[in-house]
Amino acid sequence: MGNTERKGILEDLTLRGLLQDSTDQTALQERLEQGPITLYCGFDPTADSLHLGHLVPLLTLRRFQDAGHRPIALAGGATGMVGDPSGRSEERNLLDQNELSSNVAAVAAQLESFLSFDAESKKKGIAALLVDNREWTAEVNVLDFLRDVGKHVTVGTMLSKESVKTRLSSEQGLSFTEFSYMLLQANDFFELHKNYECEMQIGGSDQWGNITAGIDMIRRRSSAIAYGLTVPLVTRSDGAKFGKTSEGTLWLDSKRTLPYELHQYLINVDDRDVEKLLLQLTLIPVSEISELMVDHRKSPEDRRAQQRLATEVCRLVHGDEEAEQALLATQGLFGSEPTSEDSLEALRGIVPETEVRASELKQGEESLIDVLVLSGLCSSRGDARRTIAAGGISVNGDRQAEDAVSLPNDLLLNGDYVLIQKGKKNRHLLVIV
RNA sequence: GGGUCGGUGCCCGAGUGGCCAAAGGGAACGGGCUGUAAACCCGUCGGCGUAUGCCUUCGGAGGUUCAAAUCCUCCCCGGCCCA
Repeated sequence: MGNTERKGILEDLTLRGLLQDSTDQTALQERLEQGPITLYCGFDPTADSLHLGHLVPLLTLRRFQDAGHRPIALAGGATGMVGDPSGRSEERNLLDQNELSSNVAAVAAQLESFLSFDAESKKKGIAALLVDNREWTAEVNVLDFLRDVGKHVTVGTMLSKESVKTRLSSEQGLSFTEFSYMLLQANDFFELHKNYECEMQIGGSDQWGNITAGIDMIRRRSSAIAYGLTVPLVTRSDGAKFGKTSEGTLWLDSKRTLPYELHQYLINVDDRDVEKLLLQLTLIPVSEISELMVDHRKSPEDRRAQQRLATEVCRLVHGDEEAEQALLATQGLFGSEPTSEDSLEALRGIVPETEVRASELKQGEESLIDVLVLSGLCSSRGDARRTIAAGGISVNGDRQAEDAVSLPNDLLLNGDYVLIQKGKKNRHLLVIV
């Protein structure tokens, strides 16, 4: 990692469309040229896994490290207790201590997998650091907090933040708890600056207000200059929320979202979005992406860009092996339908599955409907009937008649696995036990 | 604390005694076309199910009525204004 990379990071981020807001860019550029900078990004453990949307800031942290800077990933055990109002239209539900602690552990493990802590980076002084803001927040008492932290911030400043303004003018309002969130985050930055020489904070664009609050606090309390930078929120051209499917959020945890599902989601990305996503969600060099896009536009139907995006993101999140598996699954499922026992068995662990006891499948009765509901493919028996009637259900590749209610008898006699398909893209494996 | 407006299905939002499982839009889901696209077209979209049927739902609890999301009482939550 030479000086060149350190300098070029801002330019790279700009080319990738990852620079939403930042403090004085010239000053920041100069600072980056001087030598490695320590920067941090916080992730609140609102669930036991990060999701696809978190990937952008997290990878940005990684990009900085790759460019020769030192990243700190912060798991917000303390801030998670309070709830960040930024980018939210409603008050959050508070999490209890136990839940929070297990979430912190899970999130921390994920953060860890994206950054490098090894000896080599240690030698360069840019080994990543993982912290939990409970370390310095848990013990602080209210009076000290109000005096040491609250004293340095005026309510006017707090009120002028976009996140607060939005919520104040909404019907929902804003509790004092969430209003105070900004102070906690500002204090985090201050503490990291004091103890780890952290000079910069990055985050999603909704974090801008919180970040500048921290910068102000550092200036007031330490008379030091700190920097801030935000990355854009990922959006989709069709207006849908990025990273959400009908089944819910796309998680980074393979237990919550199978690599295959993640892969599928990315394969299906709109042409209009694919270049942006390649730039923002992968570490592929910008020039290579340009070439890939030229290639892609020659024959968009081949989805070369989407293919690359899917494997690349899967690789980052789950590793080479899982990415390979997801790819194979995709090819297998969307080539010819697998119906042999072996090929069905190969789908285990790739496609969502449900165990069903053979005795539970009332042969000749409504076993198909039962199974559709059981697998979660349909939300109710009525929904199942409607979907079948609309021609939306296939069993082992055979579309079912519109009045079908039970699984074909012969399938139950010989197989251990049954592949149920809803629509073109939803597959579920029944494991008969 | 006072006044006032509001809380409707996943979201927005109409409805202000029966014709309301509740308009309209969005999202979502299935089908068609296609590139496992987009756009577009068709269908569905509380549950049971197929019955001019029953059950559950319009912030919560009671009440009036043959009949309530709609009226009354109390309570909870939020906005705005006043104190």
